[in-house]
Amino acid sequence: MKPESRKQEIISAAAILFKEKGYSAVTMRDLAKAMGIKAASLYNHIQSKQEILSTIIIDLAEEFTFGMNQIVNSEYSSIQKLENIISLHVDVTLRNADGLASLNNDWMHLEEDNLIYFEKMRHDYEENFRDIVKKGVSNQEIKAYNIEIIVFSTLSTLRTLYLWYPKQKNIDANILKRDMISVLLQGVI
Amino acid sequence: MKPESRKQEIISAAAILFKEKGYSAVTMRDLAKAMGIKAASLYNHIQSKQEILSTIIIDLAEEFTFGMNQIVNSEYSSIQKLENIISLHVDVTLRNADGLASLNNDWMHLEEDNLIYFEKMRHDYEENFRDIVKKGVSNQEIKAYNIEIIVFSTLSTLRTLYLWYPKQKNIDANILKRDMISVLLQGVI
DNA sequence: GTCTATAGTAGGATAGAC
DNA sequence: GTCTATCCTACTATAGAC
Repeated sequence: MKPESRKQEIISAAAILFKEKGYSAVTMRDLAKAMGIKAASLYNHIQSKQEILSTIIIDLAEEFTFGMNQIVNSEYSSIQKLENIISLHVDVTLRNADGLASLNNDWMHLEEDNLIYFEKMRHDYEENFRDIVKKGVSNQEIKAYNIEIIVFSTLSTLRTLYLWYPKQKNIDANILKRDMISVLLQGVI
Repeated sequence: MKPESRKQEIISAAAILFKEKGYSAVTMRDLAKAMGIKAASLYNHIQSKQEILSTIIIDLAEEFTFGMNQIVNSEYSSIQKLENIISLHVDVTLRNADGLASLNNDWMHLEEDNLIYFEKMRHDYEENFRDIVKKGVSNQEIKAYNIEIIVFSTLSTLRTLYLWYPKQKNIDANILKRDMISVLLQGVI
């Protein structure tokens, strides 16, 4: 049995370094130094640098996929669904801001099946988001602006939360959610 | 005299590759192949890989700094200043979307003085932006939401335009500006 | 579980011919 | 202005001792 907690420590340390310099610029020596061991020792816990990246990204992508599926299958109004999406992003960001840097900036360094799997999850997520906005517009819950611009501007803000949130001191999650909902939705309702 | 146009071709080709894989993951051999020559030949036109990156990023950062200074020194209302900032981002994005990927994602790979210079420009830009929003709030031109959230959500959308715009077909610059102004400002006015 | 040593590969950059 | 050849360094990963 591999020691799961040591592996997790490595993955967490890697996520911080990947956030600072990107996957390609972080060496196994950098990561080992951050852990206080030698590079070779890392391989007792992980199989490859690539495995670290795919664990970080795929786990997060599956969290978003799971959360979105619950929202899509709910009976809420379009606006309430958008509010739940904002809430989902805030929750994931608070739990793993470092990993989100890799998901946003280093997904293209995934290999083979993981790249395909990730791209499908991201595509489905955007499609679900777009469908919710479309439904809201046809409902007249949402103003009839260009749908692509609403989807893009909202998603780009939510995707960049990981960069901004850690710089704010002592913002409560619920206050953050309320304010994000105000700023992102007041304009389109 | 160095042939300035060949150098520009190299920089443009590099910007595309940097956008796709990031600065660190692009090799001089990749870049040479994209140009149809050998890696060694690149060095007849440029001094180093680093010089390519700093040219891409610093030129763009100076464009933003120049544009922002003009807006700050103008006599417009706060809302009109924000509209002009949106317009500035749309113009720069249409002119050099590829380079903006490097500015957003690879600035940390700048070295020495260029890194310091860039960070100062980015900091000043954000400060100017923040001051315009603050002035607008105290004027009662802008709603009294959390200022940091307004600055963050607006800037994150403008900074991510480079990812989204090339996927849209045949959007006219003026229509794009008008729609961005609607979606970004209607919520906060 | 960590170490030293090292294999094997690939990176940025230079020298000098054409 | 581009080429071939090559230097030197640094990378991921493995082998085997402790």
